[in-house]
Amino acid sequence: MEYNFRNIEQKWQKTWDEKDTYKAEIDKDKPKYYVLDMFPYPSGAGLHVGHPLGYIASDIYSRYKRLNGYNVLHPMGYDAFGLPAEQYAIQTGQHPAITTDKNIKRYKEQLVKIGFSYDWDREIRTCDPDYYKWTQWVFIELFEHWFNKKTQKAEPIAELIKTFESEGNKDVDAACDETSLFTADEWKKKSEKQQQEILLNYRLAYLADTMVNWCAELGTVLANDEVKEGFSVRGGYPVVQKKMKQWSLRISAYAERLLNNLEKLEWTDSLKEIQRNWIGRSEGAEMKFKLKDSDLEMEIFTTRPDTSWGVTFMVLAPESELVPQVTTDEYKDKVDEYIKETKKRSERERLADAKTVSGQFTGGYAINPLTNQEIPIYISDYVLMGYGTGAIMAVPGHDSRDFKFARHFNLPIIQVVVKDGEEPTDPQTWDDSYDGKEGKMIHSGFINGLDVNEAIEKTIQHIEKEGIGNRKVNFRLRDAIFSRQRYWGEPFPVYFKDGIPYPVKKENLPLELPEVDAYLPTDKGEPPLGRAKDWHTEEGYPYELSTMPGFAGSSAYYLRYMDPHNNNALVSKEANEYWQDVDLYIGGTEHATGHLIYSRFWNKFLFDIGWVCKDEPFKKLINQGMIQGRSNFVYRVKGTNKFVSYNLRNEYEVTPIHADVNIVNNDILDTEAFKNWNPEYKDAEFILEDNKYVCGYAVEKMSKSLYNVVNPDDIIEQYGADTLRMYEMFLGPLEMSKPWDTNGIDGVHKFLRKFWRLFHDNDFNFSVSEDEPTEDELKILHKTIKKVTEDIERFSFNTSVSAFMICVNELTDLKCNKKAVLEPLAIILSPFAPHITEEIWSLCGNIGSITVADFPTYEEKYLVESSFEYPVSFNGKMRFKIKLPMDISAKDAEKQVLGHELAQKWIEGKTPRKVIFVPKKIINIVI
RNA sequence: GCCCAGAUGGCGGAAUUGGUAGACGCGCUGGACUUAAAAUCCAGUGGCCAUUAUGGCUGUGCGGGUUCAAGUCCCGCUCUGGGUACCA
Repeated sequence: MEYNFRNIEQKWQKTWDEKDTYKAEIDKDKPKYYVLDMFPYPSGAGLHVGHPLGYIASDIYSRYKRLNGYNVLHPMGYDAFGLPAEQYAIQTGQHPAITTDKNIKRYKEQLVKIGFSYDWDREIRTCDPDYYKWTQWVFIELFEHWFNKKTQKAEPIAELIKTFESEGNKDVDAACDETSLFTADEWKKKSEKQQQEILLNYRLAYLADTMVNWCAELGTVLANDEVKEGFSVRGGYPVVQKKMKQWSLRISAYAERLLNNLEKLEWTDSLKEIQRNWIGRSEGAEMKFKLKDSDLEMEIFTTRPDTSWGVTFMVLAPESELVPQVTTDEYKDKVDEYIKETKKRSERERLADAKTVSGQFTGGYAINPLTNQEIPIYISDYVLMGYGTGAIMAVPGHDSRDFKFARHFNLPIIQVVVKDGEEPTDPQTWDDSYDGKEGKMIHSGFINGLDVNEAIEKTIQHIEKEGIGNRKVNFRLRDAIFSRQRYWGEPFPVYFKDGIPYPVKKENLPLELPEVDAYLPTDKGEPPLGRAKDWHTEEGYPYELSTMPGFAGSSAYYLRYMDPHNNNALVSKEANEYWQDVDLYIGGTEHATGHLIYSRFWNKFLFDIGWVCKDEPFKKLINQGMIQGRSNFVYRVKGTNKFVSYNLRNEYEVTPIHADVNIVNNDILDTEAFKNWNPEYKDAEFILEDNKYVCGYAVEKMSKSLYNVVNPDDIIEQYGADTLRMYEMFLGPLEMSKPWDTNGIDGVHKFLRKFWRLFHDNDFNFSVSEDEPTEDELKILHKTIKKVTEDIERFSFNTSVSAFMICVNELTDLKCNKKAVLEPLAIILSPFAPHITEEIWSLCGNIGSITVADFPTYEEKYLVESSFEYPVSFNGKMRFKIKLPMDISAKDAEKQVLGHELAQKWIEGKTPRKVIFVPKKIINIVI
C-alpha cells in the first residue's frame, strides 16, 4: 500500500482511545515524569497552526520519556472562564456555558487530530463546579491564614486569635497594613465586628479599600498584569485608578521567597529576569523628617541614604494624607488646583507625557535630620502613592528625575558624590545628574571621603542608632486584586453578616454560579450576580457579588491533574507525593508576570499549609516562540479593478491588499479562487508576469483580519498530522519566533513517504528482510540514534528532523530494508510521527503499541572510524582535505601534510613557521 | 529611558566546547520518465571573477581587537523583537 496517512491516522487515533494507550496511573515501580502544557482558553476561532507548537514539542518529549521507561503524566484541559464568552453572552443572550462547551468540543477535536498522547481521562475545565469547588477551597484557606514574617510562612488565623487572646498583637510580625497595638484584654473587649475587621487586615485573602485599576468598558477592576500602558490587555480599553473596596490576595508577603527561589528553577534567564523586575526588590532605608513648626513627621524611603546631604527639597505624592497638613494657607488654593489637575489626567496621559515636569510647592518645610536644614516640600505626580511611603527626599545631584524637577523649578543642586578620579564640578553646568554608585562622598559630614557603598552602610547604622530611621527592603510587587465585577467566573465562597465577610462552610462547596436574566450590571451598578435570585445563605445573608479573575482557575490546575476526580481533596496526599511537581512546563512568555507568579504563590501557600510536598510548582520551563503569519499581497491599480503582479507593480500606482494565504501557493495567486473569494473581486483582471500572478509577502501576526491564518485541520487534511507535527518542529528552534510558511511542508511530507517506502518494495508491498545489517547500515542507524537522543535532551527538535532526513536518505541510497535497522529507526521516530510509526510497528508483526517499546541506545562501537578526513588550512584558510589514520601522531601528520603535492603550492618554497595539529579537528599551517 | 533576546544565501534554518560557514528542507535552474501534467528520480544552486580540468577572490548586521584559527571571545555602534515604564 502507498502511504495513506488518512486511514492510518484515523485508525490509530481510534485504537489509542479505545485501549486507553495514554492513561497514566500511579505506578511506584516506575519513575514519574510530569509534562505540562499551558492549557488554552477555548476561543470561538479554534486553533491555528501557531497554537500547537509547544504542545507538539511537549508531546515529543512525553513520548520520548515513556520510551525510556518513565511513567509520564501528560494532561490537557481548558481555562474556560473568561471575558470573550461573556461578551458574546451580553450580545446574544446565550449562556456563556453553552458557548464555552461548544468551543471546547471543537478544541478537543482539533487536538485529537494532531495525535497528542494526552490522558484525556484527566481533562479539566475551570468552569466545571467539580473543579472550581477547589478554587473556592483554596480561597477559603487563604482567607483563614495570615503570613508570619518571623517564620516566613502562612499560619492559621485560628492560632493568631489565640495569640491575640493571650498576649495581644505586640509580638506579632505579620504581613499586613499598619495596625494599632492592643493587649489581650483590649482584644477581648472588642466586639465581634471589631475583631473581624482587625483580622481582615491579617488574612492572605482580604477585603480592603485599595487603589484599583478600573476599566469602565469591561465594567470591572483588573490586576496589574492585566493592564499595559494604561489599557486593558484584553480588549485594549482605558483603565483608570480608583479607590474601591475589593478582594485582594497578599502575594506581596511572598515577594522575598518568590524572588529567592527563582535561582533554583531551570527557567530561561530572560523569564527569571522579567519576574525579578516585576517583584522589584530594593534595599535602602526608611527615614523620618520632622516637619517645621509641628510635631508631625514625614517618612520617606530611599535606596541612597548616603546622599542625605544632597537633599534640597522633598516631594509628596498628590494623594498623600500629609498634603493638607503641610500645606500652608498661602498655597492651599494652588495645591488644591494641582491635585484637581492630576486627578483629571488619566494614567495613560500621565505616562504619555512622562517627560513633562509638573508639581507645586506646598509652603511647608521639613527638617533634614542629618543636616538640620529646612527643606521645602513639594507635591508632584512623579511620586507614586503606591510605592514606599508616597514621599521622597529629592537629591537632584544624583537622581535624574529629581534633577529634572529641580531644573524646572529652579531649585538648588548639590554634588555629594564625585566619580573616582574626577574633581567636583559646578552642578549648574550639568546636563544630567550622576546616578551611579561608584565614587566618593563630599560635602557629607561624617561620611566624607567614603565610597558610596560604605557610605550607605555607615549612614544606615547612624540613623538606626539615632532613631531617625531604619534599614528597609521594599518591593514593587503589589497585592493581587482578586475581584471582578463580571458574571463568567468563580463565585466567591463568602457571605456578609453586618458588613463583615464570612467564608462558606467547606462542606457546602461548590457555591455554584447562579442563573441571571442578563449578563450586565444591575441598575444600581452592582455586578451581574446582583441580578441572581436567592443569592444568599439559608439564613438570608447575602453572598459576594463579584467573581474571581481569570488567574484563579489556572493557579493550581497542575495539582488537580494529579488527581482530577477526587471529591474529598484538591489532590490526595498519595497522588501529590507520587507526581510531586511539573518536571517540564512549556508555554509562552506572555504569562511571565501573571499566571507564572500567581501559581508559584498559590503553590507556596499550599506548601506552607502542608497540602503539597514541593514549594515550587514548575521545575523546568521552556518558552516556545510565537508562530507569526506570512501574509500575501495583491496590488490593485488605483481606481480600477485590475491587479498587477508583484514585479510589475512599480509601473503603476497601486494599493497593496491582503489576499487570503489559502488561495496562494508559493506566492503564486490562484486567480480564479481570488475572484470567488470576495464578491468585490468577481470581475478582477490581472496583469501577469511569465503568465503568473506573483504576490508580495510580509511577516505579521497571525490574525483573521490579515487573512494569513492557517488552520491545522486543513494541513492535516492535505498532509496528515505526522507531517504537521514534524513540519512545526522543522521550522526552527522551539524558543524562537518564526513565520509560518506552508510552502516548505512538502519536504517533510516527502520524507515521511520516503520513510514509508523503505519498508515497501516497488509495488508497495510491505517487505522487510531479516538479514544481518552491514557495518555501514549500523553506522547510519547509530549515528542517528546518538544525534536524535542528544537533540531531544536539549529540546533541539528541528535538528533531529534533519537527522532523520539524512538517515532515511542514506538508507534509501543503500536500498536497506533490514528489520534490524528499520525497526529501531521507527522507535526513535515515533515521538515525532506517532501514527506512521505505530502502523509500521504493527506491520512488522509487533503486538503491543510502539509507545511502550524501548528507546534504543546507541553503541559507540558502530561509530568507530579508522581514519579522519582532515581539513588542511594555510594561515587559517581551508585549502584541501587529507585522509589520515585516527591515531596518527602530530609529527607524522605534519610530515604527511607537508609532503602532499597540493601543499607545495601554498608553501611556495618557504619554511612553514608553525604547524598546528588538532586531533580529529583540523591541521593549520602558518607560513 | 532601562533590562533581556536576536541579526548567517532568494526563504526557514545548521554549525553543541574557538577548528571545513551555509547541514537539512523550501524555492529556483537544467535533465530523465510521460502524448501531457502531477508524482518520482538525477544534477546544479551564497556572491564576484575566470572557465580548459584543476581554480581564484570574497563572504555570517557595521567598525575595531584578541588568536595559528572568530558566525562563535572582547570593545564600540546600528537595526529588529520582547519585557518594563517616573518603583525613589
